[in-house]
Amino acid sequence: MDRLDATFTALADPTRRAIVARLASGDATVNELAAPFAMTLPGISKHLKVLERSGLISRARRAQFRPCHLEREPLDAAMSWIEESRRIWTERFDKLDEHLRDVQQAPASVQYGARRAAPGTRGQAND
Amino acid sequence: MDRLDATFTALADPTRRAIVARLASGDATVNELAAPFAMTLPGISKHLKVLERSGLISRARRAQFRPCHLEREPLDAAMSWIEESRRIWTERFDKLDEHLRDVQQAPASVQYGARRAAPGTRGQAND
DNA sequence: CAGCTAACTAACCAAGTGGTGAAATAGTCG
DNA sequence: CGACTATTTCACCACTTGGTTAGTTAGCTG
Repeated sequence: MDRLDATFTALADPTRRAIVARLASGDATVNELAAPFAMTLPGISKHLKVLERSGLISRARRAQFRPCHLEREPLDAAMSWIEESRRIWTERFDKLDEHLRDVQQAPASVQYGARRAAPGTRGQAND
Repeated sequence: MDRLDATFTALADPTRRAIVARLASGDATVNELAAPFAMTLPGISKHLKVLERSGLISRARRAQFRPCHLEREPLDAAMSWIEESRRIWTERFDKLDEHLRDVQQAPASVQYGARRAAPGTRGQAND
């Protein structure tokens, strides 16, 4: 399983997102994390295992407690992936704007839905 | 199912992330999307349904084609959620730095592990 | 109309998920 | 040691997921 797979999988559950949000403001033990939820401890334990496997959290050992700690890196990686897609998406629309400006300058040669119009038809030297 | 649940679930699969990345640079038909994958068309169709249910993509009808289009809003929402957690995480460490500066100025009164040290001790006017 | 293509639905399967209660493990305290 | 607390593992359950093949629907085109 890929790292991003694991991260997004971990974030796909509301209980786990709540745990991540809680850990963002400070480390906590399993019991502390379980308190807000109407769920048994083994249930929480499973969620924590998913979070740990994804790298989103790490767990230390302090006496019989196992405090959980949020790791920043996987969160960053997930955000970077989304940002990259958004960047491409946005760039495309910038180019579309540019193209529309061109079309407005020479409107005769193109029309909506012309399927055979290859993208490079601009250089047909009709000037 | 919550909207963020659906978005992160959709992004948790590598095939679906590849589809999203592909659609970021332009709309495409189901066959075009399926081409890069060693998977049957119904398989792709299922993935597209997951993406559509999450709102990440929408589908139009043009003749017998059903071109897919990437929607920006769910991507934004997912990123905002991550950003918010990161913000809280970061703020906490800024406060920790601040606290450590305070401790260096008046090292006698606090020691590691003192759990009762409230975060607002800055206003003690010891300069 | 028949035939072709794009895409979907239906039925099925193996594997995974999210939850439970009961029992086990690890560490502290009297 | 024995009791208590924090946490995990185990065995089980219903349900979902990701994939398949086979068949179906929708729309173009000769």
